[in-house]
Amino acid sequence: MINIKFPDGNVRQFAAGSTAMDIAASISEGLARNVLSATVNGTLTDRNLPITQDATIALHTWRDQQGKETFWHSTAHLMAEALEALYPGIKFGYGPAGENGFFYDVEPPEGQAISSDDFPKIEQKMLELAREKNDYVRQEVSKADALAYFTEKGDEYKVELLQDLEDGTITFYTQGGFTDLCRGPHIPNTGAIKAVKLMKVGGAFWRGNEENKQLTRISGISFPKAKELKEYLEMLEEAKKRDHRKLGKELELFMFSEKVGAGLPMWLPKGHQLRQRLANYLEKKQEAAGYQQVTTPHIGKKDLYVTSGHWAKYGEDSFQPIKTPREGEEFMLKPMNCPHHCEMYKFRPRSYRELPLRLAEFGTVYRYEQTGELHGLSRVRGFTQDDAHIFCTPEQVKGEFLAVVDIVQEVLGMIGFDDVTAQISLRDPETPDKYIGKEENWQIAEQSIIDACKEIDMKTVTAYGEAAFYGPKLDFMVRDALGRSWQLGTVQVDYNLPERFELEYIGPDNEPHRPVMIHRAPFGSMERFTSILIEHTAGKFPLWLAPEQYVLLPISEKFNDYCEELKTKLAAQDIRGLVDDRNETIGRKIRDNELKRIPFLLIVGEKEMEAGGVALRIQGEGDKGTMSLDNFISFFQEQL
RNA sequence: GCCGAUAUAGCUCAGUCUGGUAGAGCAGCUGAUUUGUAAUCAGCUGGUCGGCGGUUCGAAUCCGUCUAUCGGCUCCA
Repeated sequence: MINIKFPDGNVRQFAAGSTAMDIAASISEGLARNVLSATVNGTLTDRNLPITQDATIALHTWRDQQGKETFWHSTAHLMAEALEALYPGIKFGYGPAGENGFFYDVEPPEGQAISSDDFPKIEQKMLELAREKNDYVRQEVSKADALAYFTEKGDEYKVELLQDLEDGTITFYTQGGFTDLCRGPHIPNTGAIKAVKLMKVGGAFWRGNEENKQLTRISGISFPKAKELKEYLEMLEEAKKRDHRKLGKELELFMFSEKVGAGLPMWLPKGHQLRQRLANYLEKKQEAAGYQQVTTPHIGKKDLYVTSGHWAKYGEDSFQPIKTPREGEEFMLKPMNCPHHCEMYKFRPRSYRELPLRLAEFGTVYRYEQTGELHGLSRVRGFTQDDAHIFCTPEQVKGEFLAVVDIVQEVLGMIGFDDVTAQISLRDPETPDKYIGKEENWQIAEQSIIDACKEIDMKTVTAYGEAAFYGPKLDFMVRDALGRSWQLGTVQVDYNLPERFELEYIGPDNEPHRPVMIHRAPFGSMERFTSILIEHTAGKFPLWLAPEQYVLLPISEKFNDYCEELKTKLAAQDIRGLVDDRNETIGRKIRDNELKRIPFLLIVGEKEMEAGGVALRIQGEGDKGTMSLDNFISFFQEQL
């Protein structure tokens, strides 16, 4: 017998050699039907792989991400099988599952190309093969046999992948007539794949290296039910409608100009108001939490960035130094605020009594992002970080960390994001030379984050290789109204800059000590945050953020003056809005202002003027009937 | 930065393949209308067809180049 421990901590005994499937069956028939794969002792495996020793196990179904990814990975193999049938001689590179579907990088036979026009016939072939209900069969093979197989087949990319693998760890998976080099796991049978949609075709370099040959990447998604595919496609339609680049233009929030330059957003009046309200709200929270607001210039001497280490790391790829009439003098547009804040720390000697010192700045920075990377407001070359640097003692790190997480949770909740995850971003253990700073400091920093995360009330995940080059981070991710996941701000522990800038404080022992620096930005940047907020809300911002909270709609010009009076009264209550006094029908005014996502439309005609009230119409909900102005004001204040 | 595509009125788009100097709807302006819960009617204005260069008797249309945008890739202090 072996002991199997479940995620909830329960331990049960099973016969040695039981599979995840057997274990699922012992829980319920439904689970046995739906289980797709399992994580056994931290490794994702097939559901029918015998377990011979005590283990911890998590069962995966279509409901969780690992289950989905197993399903999609298997679909990638199914697509490969279809492609091989349709394009004999096609060569295969990588074919993994991702967060949202799968792809396969392939090289079509000489002289042939695959375009989106070919998708229907590939999809059809895939479904045809799926209906054969072929099992995915796992097989352990020797390196020599594996090499022989793919050399014979002429799959040079697979042969290359095999070179890096060790004998004894190599497995093949076969379904129907298609065999692939694959670590697995896979779903048991192709029959589960009921709906398939190929989404995109594009280029991708073999192994992500632009020196290598470019392969054709075909990506798609699949589902166990046709209905789920339909819902997914509807979600994509909705996402298109909410695209912040489209809404930004329609709602007149921000713009770009070819003349000003790529990636340099300009906030129009309504966008500026929105951004300012977000910033003011955060600033108030920060002041309450002991932050002090500061302002620093947009440029700094090149030397500042030589000291910080950023020149060596990013100098070549940055906006190049600004020259002055003076020989040899060079300034850089600031790509981050930390060096300025470090100098501010050094303004005078610091005592341990004034730590933690929390310097906050809505600091605008400039980074020369690659041309192909620019994207609306979410990836730009000039942006404003909701930045702050906390200088503290090593003992204070954990407490400061927890306080930052508190602010982030409160602020994001207020703005309407309730599904927040914290990602612990650590070094990639395989590439230690990518990072600067002492090994010892890295270990302390990584450990403080891990320790702090044990105490926070937030979902956490760990990601290796996602750390910044100078320190580990905690990244905040939100799930939006369409279920998409976005990365927002970060908290980063930094032992490196205090070294480089030789920051010190005098401790209770009357000796100098080195402070720790924590970088943090809950939104990340105002630009990126706004882009996510626009897509999350589809432009229907929370009432307190809406640039205009109401529009008064006079039914005819006779009521314009009365509306102006109402506007004054509402302004006295800090309720902001406009009168739509255009010479248009009421139907037209309603339509135009509904499309502008105005939260409340106040319609005023004969009846309302006589009664001294308004007829309320709520955005997206329609007519709510007539009420007095005072009643509207109290209703408004309740909604706020 | 790399691969591929696109750029025509404020917006959304037709015209480009097959060269003969532009068209629609909406927006805007003017007038009529004075409106009761998602588009009132009529008239008018508006474009060196992204910039520069080339081919040609003639270029929105063909070629080159630059800029910007879009979809991927790589990247993201």
